[in-house]
Amino acid sequence: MKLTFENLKQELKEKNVSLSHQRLKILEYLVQNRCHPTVEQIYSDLQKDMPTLSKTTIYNTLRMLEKAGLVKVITIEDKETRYDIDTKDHGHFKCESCGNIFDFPIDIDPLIPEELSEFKIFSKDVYFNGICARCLDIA
Amino acid sequence: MKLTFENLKQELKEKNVSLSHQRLKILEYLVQNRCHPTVEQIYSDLQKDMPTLSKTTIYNTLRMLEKAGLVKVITIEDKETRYDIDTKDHGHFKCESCGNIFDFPIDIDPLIPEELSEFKIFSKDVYFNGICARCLDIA
DNA sequence: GTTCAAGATTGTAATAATTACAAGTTTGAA
DNA sequence: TTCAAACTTGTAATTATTACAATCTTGAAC
Repeated sequence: MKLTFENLKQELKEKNVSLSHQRLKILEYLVQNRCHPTVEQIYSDLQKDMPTLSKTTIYNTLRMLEKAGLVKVITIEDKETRYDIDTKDHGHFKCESCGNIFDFPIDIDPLIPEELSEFKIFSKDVYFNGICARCLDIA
Repeated sequence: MKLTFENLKQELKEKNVSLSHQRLKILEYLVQNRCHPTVEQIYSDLQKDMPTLSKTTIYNTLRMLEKAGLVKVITIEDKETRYDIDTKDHGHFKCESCGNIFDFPIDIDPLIPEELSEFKIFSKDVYFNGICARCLDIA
Protein backbone atom coordinates (compact mmCIF):
# COMPACT_ATOMS: atom_id res chain seq x y z
CA MET A 1 0.00 0.00 0.00
CA LYS A 2 1.41 3.32 -1.09
CA LEU A 3 1.72 6.11 1.47
CA THR A 4 -0.58 8.64 -0.15
CA PHE A 5 -2.77 11.09 1.66
CA GLU A 6 -5.88 9.47 0.18
CA ASN A 7 -4.91 5.96 1.24
CA LEU A 8 -4.13 7.04 4.79
CA LYS A 9 -7.33 9.06 5.01
CA GLN A 10 -9.26 5.98 3.92
CA GLU A 11 -7.47 3.90 6.55
CA LEU A 12 -8.48 6.32 9.28
CA LYS A 13 -12.06 6.33 8.06
CA GLU A 14 -12.14 2.54 8.28
CA LYS A 15 -10.92 2.79 11.86
CA ASN A 16 -13.77 5.16 12.69
CA VAL A 17 -11.51 8.05 13.50
CA SER A 18 -13.15 11.38 12.93
CA LEU A 19 -11.36 13.42 10.32
CA SER A 20 -11.28 17.00 11.44
CA HIS A 21 -9.80 19.76 9.36
CA GLN A 22 -6.75 19.95 11.63
CA ARG A 23 -6.12 16.22 11.61
CA LEU A 24 -6.25 16.06 7.86
CA LYS A 25 -3.86 18.96 7.51
CA ILE A 26 -1.38 17.34 9.89
CA LEU A 27 -1.67 14.03 8.06
CA GLU A 28 -1.13 15.76 4.74
CA TYR A 29 1.90 17.55 6.14
CA LEU A 30 3.47 14.27 7.25
CA VAL A 31 2.93 12.74 3.82
CA GLN A 32 4.49 15.71 2.06
CA ASN A 33 7.36 16.24 4.50
CA ARG A 34 9.24 13.00 4.87
CA CYS A 35 12.01 14.65 6.86
CA HIS A 36 10.87 13.21 10.22
CA PRO A 37 9.60 16.54 11.50
CA THR A 38 9.33 17.61 15.13
CA VAL A 39 6.16 19.02 16.67
CA GLU A 40 7.78 22.45 16.48
CA GLN A 41 8.39 22.11 12.73
CA ILE A 42 4.88 20.92 12.04
CA TYR A 43 3.48 23.72 14.15
CA SER A 44 5.46 26.58 12.67
CA ASP A 45 4.81 25.43 9.10
CA LEU A 46 1.09 24.74 9.44
CA GLN A 47 0.49 27.87 11.47
CA LYS A 48 1.03 29.96 8.35
CA ASP A 49 -2.21 28.64 6.87
CA MET A 50 -4.05 27.96 10.14
CA PRO A 51 -3.29 30.80 12.57
CA THR A 52 -5.39 29.33 15.37
CA LEU A 53 -3.77 25.90 15.28
CA SER A 54 -2.66 24.76 18.72
CA LYS A 55 0.38 22.71 19.59
CA THR A 56 -1.79 20.60 21.84
CA THR A 57 -3.80 19.57 18.78
CA ILE A 58 -0.61 18.46 17.07
CA TYR A 59 0.40 16.40 20.10
CA ASN A 60 -3.09 14.91 20.32
CA THR A 61 -3.24 14.11 16.63
CA LEU A 62 0.19 12.51 16.57
CA ARG A 63 -0.72 10.35 19.55
CA MET A 64 -3.91 9.33 17.77
CA LEU A 65 -2.01 8.51 14.57
CA GLU A 66 0.51 6.50 16.54
CA LYS A 67 -2.22 4.49 18.25
CA ALA A 68 -3.86 3.90 14.88
CA GLY A 69 -0.53 2.60 13.61
CA LEU A 70 -0.14 5.27 10.95
CA VAL A 71 2.85 7.05 12.46
CA LYS A 72 6.12 5.88 13.96
CA VAL A 73 7.70 7.74 16.83
CA ILE A 74 11.42 8.32 16.45
CA THR A 75 13.52 9.02 19.53
CA ILE A 76 16.93 9.23 17.94
CA GLU A 77 17.47 12.63 19.52
CA ASP A 78 17.78 13.31 23.20
CA LYS A 79 15.51 16.30 23.32
CA GLU A 80 12.83 16.39 20.66
CA THR A 81 10.67 13.55 19.43
CA ARG A 82 10.33 13.09 15.69
CA TYR A 83 7.56 11.48 13.67
CA ASP A 84 7.66 9.29 10.58
CA ILE A 85 4.68 8.54 8.37
CA ASP A 86 6.52 5.48 7.04
CA THR A 87 5.81 2.73 9.55
CA LYS A 88 7.50 -0.08 7.65
CA ASP A 89 10.69 -1.29 9.35
CA HIS A 90 13.75 0.70 8.31
CA GLY A 91 16.79 2.26 9.92
CA HIS A 92 17.48 5.89 10.76
CA PHE A 93 20.84 7.60 10.50
CA LYS A 94 21.32 10.97 12.19
CA CYS A 95 24.11 13.21 10.95
CA GLU A 96 25.68 15.04 13.89
CA SER A 97 26.86 17.77 11.58
CA CYS A 98 23.87 18.80 9.46
CA GLY A 99 21.23 17.30 11.72
CA ASN A 100 19.46 15.50 8.91
CA ILE A 101 17.95 12.10 9.51
CA PHE A 102 18.37 9.60 6.67
CA ASP A 103 16.31 6.48 6.09
CA PHE A 104 18.05 3.31 5.13
CA PRO A 105 16.75 -0.20 4.43
CA ILE A 106 17.57 -2.92 6.90
CA ASP A 107 15.94 -6.27 7.58
CA ILE A 108 16.82 -7.16 11.12
CA ASP A 109 14.41 -10.07 11.59
CA PRO A 110 16.86 -12.84 10.65
CA LEU A 111 19.21 -11.60 13.38
CA ILE A 112 16.77 -11.75 16.26
CA PRO A 113 18.41 -14.11 18.74
CA GLU A 114 16.93 -17.25 20.19
CA GLU A 115 16.70 -15.73 23.67
CA LEU A 116 13.96 -13.36 22.47
CA SER A 117 11.88 -16.12 20.90
CA GLU A 118 9.43 -16.10 23.80
CA PHE A 119 9.18 -12.30 23.85
CA LYS A 120 6.43 -10.41 22.08
CA ILE A 121 8.00 -7.67 19.97
CA PHE A 122 5.89 -4.63 19.13
CA SER A 123 8.43 -2.38 17.49
CA LYS A 124 11.99 -2.58 16.24
CA ASP A 125 14.18 0.49 15.88
CA VAL A 126 17.64 0.81 14.44
CA TYR A 127 19.36 4.14 15.06
CA PHE A 128 22.81 5.11 13.77
CA ASN A 129 24.66 8.32 14.60
CA GLY A 130 27.57 9.76 12.69
CA ILE A 131 28.48 12.08 9.83
CA CYS A 132 26.83 11.83 6.44
CA ALA A 133 28.80 11.63 3.19
CA ARG A 134 27.98 15.18 2.20
CA CYS A 135 29.21 16.68 5.46
CA LEU A 136 32.38 14.56 5.25
CA ASP A 137 33.03 15.95 1.77
CA ILE A 138 32.57 19.55 2.80
CA ALA A 139 34.89 19.26 5.79
CA MET B 1 38.82 -6.33 28.49
CA LYS B 2 36.52 -7.16 31.33
CA LEU B 3 34.21 -4.48 32.71
CA THR B 4 35.55 -4.32 36.25
CA PHE B 5 35.76 -1.24 38.38
CA GLU B 6 39.55 -1.49 38.48
CA ASN B 7 39.91 -1.77 34.72
CA LEU B 8 37.66 1.21 34.08
CA LYS B 9 39.40 3.26 36.74
CA GLN B 10 42.71 2.49 35.07
CA GLU B 11 41.29 3.52 31.70
CA LEU B 12 40.21 6.88 33.10
CA LYS B 13 43.62 7.41 34.68
CA GLU B 14 45.26 6.81 31.31
CA LYS B 15 42.98 9.43 29.79
CA ASN B 16 44.09 11.95 32.43
CA VAL B 17 40.65 12.27 33.94
CA SER B 18 40.78 13.22 37.57
CA LEU B 19 39.22 10.60 39.79
CA SER B 20 37.22 12.33 42.47
CA HIS B 21 35.44 10.48 45.20
CA GLN B 22 32.07 11.18 43.58
CA ARG B 23 33.16 10.04 40.13
CA LEU B 24 34.54 6.79 41.44
CA LYS B 25 31.37 6.06 43.37
CA ILE B 26 29.24 6.68 40.30
CA LEU B 27 31.50 4.49 38.18
CA GLU B 28 31.35 1.74 40.79
CA TYR B 29 27.58 2.00 40.88
CA LEU B 30 27.35 1.54 37.12
CA VAL B 31 29.55 -1.53 37.23
CA GLN B 32 27.50 -3.09 40.01
CA ASN B 33 24.08 -2.13 38.66
CA ARG B 34 23.80 -3.35 35.12
CA CYS B 35 20.11 -2.48 34.92
CA HIS B 36 20.64 0.63 32.76
CA PRO B 37 19.83 3.03 35.58
CA THR B 38 18.44 6.54 35.24
CA VAL B 39 19.98 9.59 36.87
CA GLU B 40 17.20 9.46 39.43
CA GLN B 41 18.03 5.85 40.36
CA ILE B 42 21.73 6.54 40.67
CA TYR B 43 21.00 9.60 42.75
CA SER B 44 18.57 8.07 45.20
CA ASP B 45 20.77 5.00 45.74
CA LEU B 46 24.08 6.79 46.16
CA GLN B 47 22.58 9.51 48.31
CA LYS B 48 22.22 7.03 51.15
CA ASP B 49 25.99 6.90 51.55
CA MET B 50 26.78 10.40 50.30
CA PRO B 51 24.14 12.79 51.62
CA THR B 52 25.64 15.84 49.94
CA LEU B 53 25.81 14.29 46.48
CA SER B 54 24.25 16.53 43.86
CA LYS B 55 22.31 15.49 40.78
CA THR B 56 24.33 17.95 38.76
CA THR B 57 27.46 15.98 39.62
CA ILE B 58 25.81 12.84 38.32
CA TYR B 59 24.87 14.56 35.08
CA ASN B 60 28.39 15.97 34.75
CA THR B 61 30.05 12.65 35.52
CA LEU B 62 27.88 10.73 33.08
CA ARG B 63 28.64 13.25 30.34
CA MET B 64 32.33 12.89 31.10
CA LEU B 65 32.11 9.09 31.01
CA GLU B 66 30.24 9.25 27.73
CA LYS B 67 32.86 11.51 26.18
CA ALA B 68 35.57 9.17 27.45
CA GLY B 69 33.75 6.30 25.76
CA LEU B 70 33.11 4.40 28.98
CA VAL B 71 29.35 4.77 29.03
CA LYS B 72 26.64 4.37 26.43
CA VAL B 73 23.57 6.59 26.49
CA ILE B 74 20.30 4.73 25.97
CA THR B 75 17.27 6.66 24.77
CA ILE B 76 14.79 3.81 24.49
CA GLU B 77 12.37 5.70 26.72
CA ASP B 78 10.62 8.90 25.85
CA LYS B 79 11.20 10.66 29.11
CA GLU B 80 14.26 9.54 31.00
CA THR B 81 17.70 8.80 29.66
CA ARG B 82 19.38 5.60 30.77
CA TYR B 83 23.05 4.71 30.99
CA ASP B 84 24.90 1.49 30.20
CA ILE B 85 28.46 0.73 31.31
CA ASP B 86 28.67 -1.91 28.58
CA THR B 87 29.68 -0.02 25.44
CA LYS B 88 30.09 -3.04 23.19
CA ASP B 89 27.40 -3.23 20.49
CA HIS B 90 24.29 -5.04 21.65
CA GLY B 91 20.54 -4.65 21.47
CA HIS B 92 18.09 -3.42 24.09
CA PHE B 93 14.59 -4.75 24.63
CA LYS B 94 12.19 -2.75 26.77
CA CYS B 95 9.24 -4.55 28.31
CA GLU B 96 6.20 -2.28 28.31
CA SER B 97 4.73 -4.23 31.20
CA CYS B 98 7.46 -4.52 33.83
CA GLY B 99 9.62 -1.72 32.49
CA ASN B 100 12.79 -3.79 32.54
CA ILE B 101 15.37 -3.35 29.84
CA PHE B 102 17.00 -6.54 28.59
CA ASP B 103 20.30 -6.83 26.75
CA PHE B 104 20.52 -9.16 23.79
CA PRO B 105 23.37 -9.96 21.42
CA ILE B 106 23.10 -8.76 17.85
CA ASP B 107 25.72 -8.17 15.19
CA ILE B 108 24.26 -5.68 12.80
CA ASP B 109 27.41 -4.85 10.84
CA PRO B 110 26.85 -7.36 8.01
CA LEU B 111 23.47 -5.74 7.34
CA ILE B 112 24.70 -2.18 6.88
CA PRO B 113 23.57 -1.26 3.38
CA GLU B 114 25.76 -0.03 0.55
CA GLU B 115 24.20 3.42 0.65
CA LEU B 116 25.82 4.11 4.02
CA SER B 117 29.29 3.04 2.87
CA GLU B 118 30.44 6.66 2.55
CA PHE B 119 28.96 7.63 5.92
CA LYS B 120 31.00 7.72 9.11
CA ILE B 121 29.14 5.78 11.79
CA PHE B 122 29.84 6.65 15.43
CA SER B 123 27.22 4.61 17.19
CA LYS B 124 24.70 1.91 16.37
CA ASP B 125 21.63 1.32 18.50
CA VAL B 126 19.02 -1.40 18.24
CA TYR B 127 15.91 -0.89 20.36
CA PHE B 128 13.00 -3.30 20.61
CA ASN B 129 9.78 -2.70 22.50
CA GLY B 130 7.30 -5.32 23.59
CA ILE B 131 6.41 -7.70 26.39
CA CYS B 132 8.97 -9.99 27.96
CA ALA B 133 8.43 -13.72 28.40
CA ARG B 134 7.89 -13.45 32.14
CA CYS B 135 5.15 -10.82 31.83
CA LEU B 136 3.48 -12.85 29.08
CA ASP B 137 3.44 -15.87 31.39
CA ILE B 138 1.91 -13.98 34.28
CA ALA B 139 -0.87 -12.49 32.14
C1' DG C 1 -32.88 22.87 8.81
C1' DT C 2 -32.65 22.33 13.96
C1' DT C 3 -31.20 20.12 18.12
C1' DC C 4 -27.98 18.09 20.95
C1' DA C 5 -24.51 15.25 22.83
C1' DA C 6 -20.08 13.45 21.92
C1' DG C 7 -15.86 14.51 20.68
C1' DA C 8 -12.18 17.89 19.00
C1' DT C 9 -9.64 22.18 19.55
C1' DT C 10 -7.52 25.78 22.01
C1' DG C 11 -4.79 28.39 25.45
C1' DT C 12 -3.00 28.33 29.78
C1' DA C 13 -1.00 26.23 33.57
C1' DA C 14 1.50 22.36 35.48
C1' DT C 15 5.12 18.85 35.22
C1' DA C 16 9.61 17.20 35.00
C1' DA C 17 14.19 16.12 32.86
C1' DT C 18 18.11 18.56 31.89
C1' DT C 19 21.29 22.52 31.72
C1' DA C 20 23.35 27.03 33.17
C1' DC C 21 25.58 29.30 36.48
C1' DA C 22 27.90 31.14 40.45
C1' DA C 23 29.80 30.22 44.90
C1' DG C 24 32.25 27.16 47.62
C1' DT C 25 35.39 23.15 48.01
C1' DT C 26 38.98 19.98 46.75
C1' DT C 27 43.15 18.68 44.50
C1' DG C 28 47.80 18.31 43.20
C1' DA C 29 51.88 20.38 41.51
C1' DA C 30 55.44 23.82 42.51
C1' DT D 1 52.30 25.94 52.28
C1' DT D 2 50.49 28.25 48.29
C1' DC D 3 47.56 28.75 44.57
C1' DA D 4 45.28 28.10 40.37
C1' DA D 5 42.68 24.78 37.99
C1' DA D 6 39.24 21.74 38.23
C1' DC D 7 35.30 19.62 40.66
C1' DT D 8 31.03 19.79 43.38
C1' DT D 9 26.90 21.75 44.93
C1' DG D 10 22.34 24.09 45.08
C1' DT D 11 19.42 27.04 42.88
C1' DA D 12 17.41 28.98 39.00
C1' DA D 13 16.38 28.73 34.16
C1' DT D 14 15.03 26.18 30.15
C1' DT D 15 12.06 23.47 27.50
C1' DA D 16 9.40 19.46 25.68
C1' DT D 17 5.35 17.48 26.93
C1' DT D 18 0.95 16.77 29.44
C1' DA D 19 -3.27 18.15 32.12
C1' DC D 20 -7.23 20.56 32.11
C1' DA D 21 -11.26 23.39 31.51
C1' DA D 22 -13.74 26.26 28.37
C1' DT D 23 -15.17 26.75 23.79
C1' DC D 24 -16.19 25.11 19.29
C1' DT D 25 -17.31 21.65 15.75
C1' DT D 26 -19.43 17.70 13.98
C1' DG D 27 -22.75 14.56 12.50
C1' DA D 28 -26.68 11.77 13.52
C1' DA D 29 -31.60 11.90 14.68
C1' DC D 30 -35.63 14.15 14.17
